[in-house]
Amino acid sequence: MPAVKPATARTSEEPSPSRGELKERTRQRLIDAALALIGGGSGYTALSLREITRQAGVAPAAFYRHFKDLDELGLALVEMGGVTLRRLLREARRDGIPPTDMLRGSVQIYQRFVASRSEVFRFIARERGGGSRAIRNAIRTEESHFASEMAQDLRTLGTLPDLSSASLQMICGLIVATMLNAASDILDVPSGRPKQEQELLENFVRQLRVILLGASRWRET
Amino acid sequence: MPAVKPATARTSEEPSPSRGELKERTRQRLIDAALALIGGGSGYTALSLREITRQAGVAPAAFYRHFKDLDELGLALVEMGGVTLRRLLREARRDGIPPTDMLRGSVQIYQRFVASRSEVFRFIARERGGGSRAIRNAIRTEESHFASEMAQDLRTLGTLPDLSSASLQMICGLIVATMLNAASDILDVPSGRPKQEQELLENFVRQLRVILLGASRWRET
DNA sequence: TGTACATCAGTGAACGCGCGTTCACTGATGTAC
DNA sequence: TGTACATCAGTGAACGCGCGTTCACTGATGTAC
Repeated sequence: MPAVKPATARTSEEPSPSRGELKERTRQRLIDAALALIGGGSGYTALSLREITRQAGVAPAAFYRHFKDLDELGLALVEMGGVTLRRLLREARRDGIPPTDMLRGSVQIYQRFVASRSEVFRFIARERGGGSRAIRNAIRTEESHFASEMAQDLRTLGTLPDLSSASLQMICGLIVATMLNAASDILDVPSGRPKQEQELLENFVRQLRVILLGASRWRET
Repeated sequence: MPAVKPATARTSEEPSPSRGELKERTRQRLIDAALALIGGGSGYTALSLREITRQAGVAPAAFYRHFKDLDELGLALVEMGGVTLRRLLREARRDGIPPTDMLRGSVQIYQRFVASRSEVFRFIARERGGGSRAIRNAIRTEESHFASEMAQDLRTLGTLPDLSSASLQMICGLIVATMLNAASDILDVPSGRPKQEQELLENFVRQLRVILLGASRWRET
């Protein structure tokens, strides 16, 4: 009998959730709890198993029904980060690109996206440089998948048509790295400092412009 | 009576070190111990005060004679990182730039520099994205000082003469961020994988080339 | 130079605490007949 | 539909451990006379 079981609360209308569904919900509660704690500023490495289960409203031992250890949960968080990044591109594709001042528009979209999913981005930005090696490698993999997808999009849009696929991939890698660096900065701007935020975004736009300018003049060796 | 006191061992030739000097040595032992543990792969956030004092050969309570808490030692590490980066530029200035294929040469120098001071770079690369806020901010400050110094050097050398100081600073910021990203990658290449390392460095060179190409075409708004 | 006292870096024992992990258990869900 | 048994997500108590911090202390270095 769980001490707290909001996840299982239901009206008589809904079908009774299967055991598998209930398990999945608890798993998600654990992931959400970890993200909430990270969002609170803790940093993944500083998280304890007991903190997470406490936040999730579950006994410590229940953790082991879902993850072998904390690192396995970390990898689940990375995967979630990858999904989040992909969603960014999907939404951008669906909404189309703002017609004028395209870059600044994209950066604004990105900024809102980062702010609205701050926990995930905080996690990625932090662990990218150095959690456990397994987590770092997983993030690198997600990063390069994301770069590939971006390269594919640029191809489809006909941007930078003269570049080879390898060069496009290299440039998108640089863009993604710059984006994630910026995410870390964006998250650290104290809310209610629009001036500072504005400046940071301007700088970010200019850096991307430099990269794209360089990309447009790039000649294959 | 310290359990271990190699730092105070001396021959009868040298002058007896003053109390202040001895204290400074212990402080340095603590810093070195922390770096050694970080180099061992621990990650700063995972370090414990007791681990550090154990590594330094000192009683746990002795820590408090030198630092208020672990964060204060972290800030000392950041400062050390800043000094290390500055030394990189100083040595580069002294040695001059390799005449042909300048960029690839610089990257090779950088790579060796990173490898030879791996603990410091590992610390910086990791905590840049997200240790405690105080440490992150301190690193950002060092980063921008370093970028300023680099901008100043480029000015002196007459590279990119058409750029305003603000633009030069922005571009050097991008270069420094890209360098530190690369440092994290360089440190993660398993030793004895020259192929993988080679590829990584080539990619790094190309990314810098894109940035410099963009910078050379940059027009002030 | 010698003596008496002050300073203070480092000691080591002690404390209470939260941690990760284990274990036998409970009771609702699921299945076989 | 009803019954008997199997499964297994989650419980809660217990464990030993390393942690950060405190404290009175020691004894070498430093200073005043």
